[in-house]
Amino acid sequence: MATAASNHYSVLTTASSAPRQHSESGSMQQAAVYRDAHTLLQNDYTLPGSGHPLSHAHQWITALSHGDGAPWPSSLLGEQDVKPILQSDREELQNSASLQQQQQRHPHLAHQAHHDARAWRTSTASTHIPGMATSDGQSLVYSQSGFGLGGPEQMHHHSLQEEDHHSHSPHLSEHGGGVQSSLSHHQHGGHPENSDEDTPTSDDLEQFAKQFKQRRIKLGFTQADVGLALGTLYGNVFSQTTICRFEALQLSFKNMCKLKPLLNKWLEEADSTSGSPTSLDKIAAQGRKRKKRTSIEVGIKGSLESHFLKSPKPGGAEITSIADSLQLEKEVVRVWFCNRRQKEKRMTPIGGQLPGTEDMYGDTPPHHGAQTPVQ
DNA sequence: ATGCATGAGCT
DNA sequence: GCTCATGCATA
Repeated sequence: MATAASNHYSVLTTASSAPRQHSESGSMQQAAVYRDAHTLLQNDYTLPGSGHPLSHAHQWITALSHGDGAPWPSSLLGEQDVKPILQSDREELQNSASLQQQQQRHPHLAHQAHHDARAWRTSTASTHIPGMATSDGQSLVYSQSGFGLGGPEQMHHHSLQEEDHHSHSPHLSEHGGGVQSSLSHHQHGGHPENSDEDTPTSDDLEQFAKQFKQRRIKLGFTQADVGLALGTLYGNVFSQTTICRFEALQLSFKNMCKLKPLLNKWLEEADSTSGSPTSLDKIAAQGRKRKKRTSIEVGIKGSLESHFLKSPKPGGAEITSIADSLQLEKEVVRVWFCNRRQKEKRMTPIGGQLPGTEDMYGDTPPHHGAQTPVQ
């Protein structure tokens, strides 16, 4: 198959001030899709509520004239975008099943279990420390002093995913059975830190997220509102996606810890300002032109997952092979694997938490015989 | 709510 | 090229 090998989707053009409206129907004005920083406010931006019909005005120009081979297979592969309604994937199932209620912990994992992530919280039961007294569910004072009482497997949850953090501890091979709570290897440095600025517990985060969502809804704010409000409060704008993922605990531990203070502050703000409309600043999004989202068919997804189970980190050549066999762009496959790995590191377990494989595929040797736990 | 994507920073 | 944070676009 003559798949295009060109994966450069940057048609950088220096069009600064050109008051033209891009008509994505057939115009090959690539420059128009790039919005400039000073013209984004007058751009057609869909406001939630105003009902502006212009939604996908700035999409990737797939129909541009490429003489060196089609860069995107959406034209030669026959519209991968139109994806059938065959929702067999568990992700799709979950998507359609859960609306906006609490996220369930994937009650079913029929096929292929995923090895663990870092497993922040290994048990659904929130281990309450009798000294914390956070059972009122409203005024949580995060005083992390002792954790792991009852969950010895979450011992190094503070190691995060730092760029250069130390490797995992050499011990720690199992979790069920020997409860050695006297492992005094936590605490980073040795200086006592016991403030709200400190690293919270995964349980703290979970409860906070829960509470946050509750209050947010009660106050009548959407996730997007919160994201914007954070921008006006701190200068850090966040999208609905991020707020959603925070509430759903679908971020990394580090990320959650970073966002928690901000959201906590917003909670206080919204709580005190309940009644007066908060500043509604809508800074338009950036004008980055994204490639049209590739919809991978369910069958292809299954194949990708199979490959992922075999080797989560395929090399370049392997990616090429997979891409070739599945008739996908190599870049698409690469990104898929990246996202897949990231998903595995999320807090909320995807297919079922398997605490015990604390040593992820991060540096697993080439042979992974018993890597696949539950069949 | 989530899938695919971008980009910064590091290796 | 990977991880990681983050988001547009979409189901």
